[in-house]
Amino acid sequence: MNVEKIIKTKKEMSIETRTIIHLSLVNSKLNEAMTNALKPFDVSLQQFNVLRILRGQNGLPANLSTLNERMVTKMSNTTRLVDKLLLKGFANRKICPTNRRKIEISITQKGHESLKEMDKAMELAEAEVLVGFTHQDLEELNTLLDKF
Amino acid sequence: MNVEKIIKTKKEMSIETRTIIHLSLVNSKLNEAMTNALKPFDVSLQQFNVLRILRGQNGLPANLSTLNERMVTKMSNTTRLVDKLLLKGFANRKICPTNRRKIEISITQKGHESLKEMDKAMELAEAEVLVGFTHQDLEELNTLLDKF
DNA sequence: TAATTACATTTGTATATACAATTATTGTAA
DNA sequence: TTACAATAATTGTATATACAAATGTAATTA
Repeated sequence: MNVEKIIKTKKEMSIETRTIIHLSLVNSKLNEAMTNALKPFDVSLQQFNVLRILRGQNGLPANLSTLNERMVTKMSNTTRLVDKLLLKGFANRKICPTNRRKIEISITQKGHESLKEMDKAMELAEAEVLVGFTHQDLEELNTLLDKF
Repeated sequence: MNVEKIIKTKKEMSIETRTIIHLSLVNSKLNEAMTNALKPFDVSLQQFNVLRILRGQNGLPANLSTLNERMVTKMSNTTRLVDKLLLKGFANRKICPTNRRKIEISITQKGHESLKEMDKAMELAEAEVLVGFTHQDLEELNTLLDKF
């Protein structure tokens, strides 16, 4: 991926600006790949993300603020995102018996099964976008990203 | 930035998955920083991006498909994005005299002046998010990102 | 205990984005 | 020259997202 070629500029930019643009380009490529991988399942990346969090609860339900806290990219409307998962039968929602302000969200059997399929598709997509990287490269990249 | 701490997971994931999530987290941090830096100017990141492209044309107008080609993150509706720039007086739009299908977009004087201010704000924001990086780090990061 | 504050979620609204369909213009081939 | 295809932009529609305001519940305090 050559930044200058992609955004078609001849002007040279600072290494700082180039880094930011570079990351943005990579992210947009990744997003596209992941979104495509999830298309057959009719879920967005965010919805997939929430399903993974719910599974990570190991049977325990999660309330909305917990979900929001753990999402990779925060979005200000978890209610409506969960609505979509309910409609698809991937999640359940009930009022918390001990604190009626809270809502308990859990993943359904159907959600579990579909998530397993999604995982496979995502793994394939990951492998595809990371094909140019050695294990060493990935370690280095993660180390550098930690500096953010 | 510690991925596991941010998304609050104990489960360990493959280096591949970790990399993808890591990049997504970084991007979301960068987006927030850049969007905040632009808030005083009442432009979105995409609008800023288009203004930069228009300036890069050095007086030559750009048509919509050119803009779309050069945008960092493609979005399917450049018409409406440019509408916003017109409303703010940052850009002009006229029909191309040689090919009436095309629309010529150019940056106004006001656009130029505001863009100069935005540049300053963006430079500050960049420096802030990249504070943990040496020049060497940035070079290495760019080299790794090229592998995408 | 009544009033106030804090918490958790939902709703409203404006804007952003993705994608498909439509309009207008130009180019080309029968 | 008419018909058809290609190009360029716009519009419509559904969904996504950001942010503020509203709702309902629980905890605190005067």
